[in-house]
Amino acid sequence: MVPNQNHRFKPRKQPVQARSEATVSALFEASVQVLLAVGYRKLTTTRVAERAGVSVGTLYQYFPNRQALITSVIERYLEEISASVERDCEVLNGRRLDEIATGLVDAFIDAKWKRIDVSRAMHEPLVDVGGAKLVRAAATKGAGFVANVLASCSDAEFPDVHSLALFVVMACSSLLQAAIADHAGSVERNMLRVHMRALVFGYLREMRQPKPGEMQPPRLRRRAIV
Amino acid sequence: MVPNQNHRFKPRKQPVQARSEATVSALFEASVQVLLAVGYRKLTTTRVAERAGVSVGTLYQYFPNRQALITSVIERYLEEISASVERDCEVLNGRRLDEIATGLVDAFIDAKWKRIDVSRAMHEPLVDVGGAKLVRAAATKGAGFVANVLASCSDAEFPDVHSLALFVVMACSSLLQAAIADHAGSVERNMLRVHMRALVFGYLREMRQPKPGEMQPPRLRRRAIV
DNA sequence: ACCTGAACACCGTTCAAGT
DNA sequence: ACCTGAACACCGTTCAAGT
Repeated sequence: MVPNQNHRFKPRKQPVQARSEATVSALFEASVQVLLAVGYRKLTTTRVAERAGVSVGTLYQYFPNRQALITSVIERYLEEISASVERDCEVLNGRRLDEIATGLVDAFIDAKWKRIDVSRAMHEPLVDVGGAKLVRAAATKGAGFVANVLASCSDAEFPDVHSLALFVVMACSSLLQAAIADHAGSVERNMLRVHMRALVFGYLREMRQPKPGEMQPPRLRRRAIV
Repeated sequence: MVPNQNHRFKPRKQPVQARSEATVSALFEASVQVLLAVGYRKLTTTRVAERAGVSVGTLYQYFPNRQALITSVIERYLEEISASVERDCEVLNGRRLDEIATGLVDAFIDAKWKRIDVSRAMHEPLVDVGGAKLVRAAATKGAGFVANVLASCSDAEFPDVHSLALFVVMACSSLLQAAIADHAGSVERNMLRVHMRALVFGYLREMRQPKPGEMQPPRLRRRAIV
């Protein structure tokens, strides 16, 4: 009666996976659509399943709970952002500090604004799901990339590029998140660009290793830390 | 039968208000306690009412829904933070830029860290409730204060102090929010302090109005904005 | 292997009834 | 004027039954 003993060890997954992968993809897309359509608060598992053309039970076959579904959706989104930023950063290798600071900020802003509606809609679920860890993970990965760019800077040297990079990435992403969550229309986007460029450039200039013999502009005194 | 026509216009609110104010206070405190004890996800209206020693129905007599309750709690929290920052900033009037930048950052960090558990616990509800508006409101108010400090700076002048102040406040609060939501123990607090001081100082230096005849260090070129 | 959908527990919110 | 708590609607999650 058992057709093939083997099926327990090497089940014919090909068609099986194809079906289930299609289902999972549908669930992802449905999640984003529902999120955009009715907002996070009204995003119910039933609604997502419905939109994906399956029943709730099926959803729970692939995700242990609502949070896990949302977490996956967010991970995808963060990967898109990271990839976009990294792509834009490649041209910055070996450039001057001002070019790097400007390019970095622009890369972030462009990445977030490419799908501004999604970026905005993603904020709530991101936090609800404990996204700090996910963001930190994505930021750490992205920071590796940024660190290389910093190390390649033609007119400045930095101690501990990795810490600086991580801080820059965290600052950019948290600031953008806040600005986008607010309501920042495209009116404010260019303001944000100008200010963030100065922020990152000013920070990196402040943190750079002074070249021997260089005329020193006033630097920030390291005051006692309580 | 009607004891006093007047009561419709001037009801004896004194004892009445005293009772209800006590109830409202109890609900606020209970909310924070429940939040700290079981987290936002498990903060149910029944649980809050229970902890406050009243029934759910009573809670709904004072707050139209769960969100309104949480919003009020958050408003209180934001006011505390603002007040703390403002208090710490008063001594910065007329100081040098480096002192102002350092003092500002320290004021923020200290305010958030005073009740770090509350700050951390407050992040989720803040976002869930659409706190961007509340934060923006608090930030705008705080920015007025910071703008005055900037205007009083003894060794630098700024164009449009108000914009700069708002940006600094937003940057500080969003960065701290992200760092705290993450898990930043006290280990990371001093790192954060150092980096944030450089961030704010570097930004403000970059944005200041150059004094006539001053030796200009390289400034950020204003590049074309896409 | 994958899907279905009725059923259950739980939570926000209401409202008729109390003091 | 203020409080109570059972009742209702809705949502996340499960699971026995299908193909």
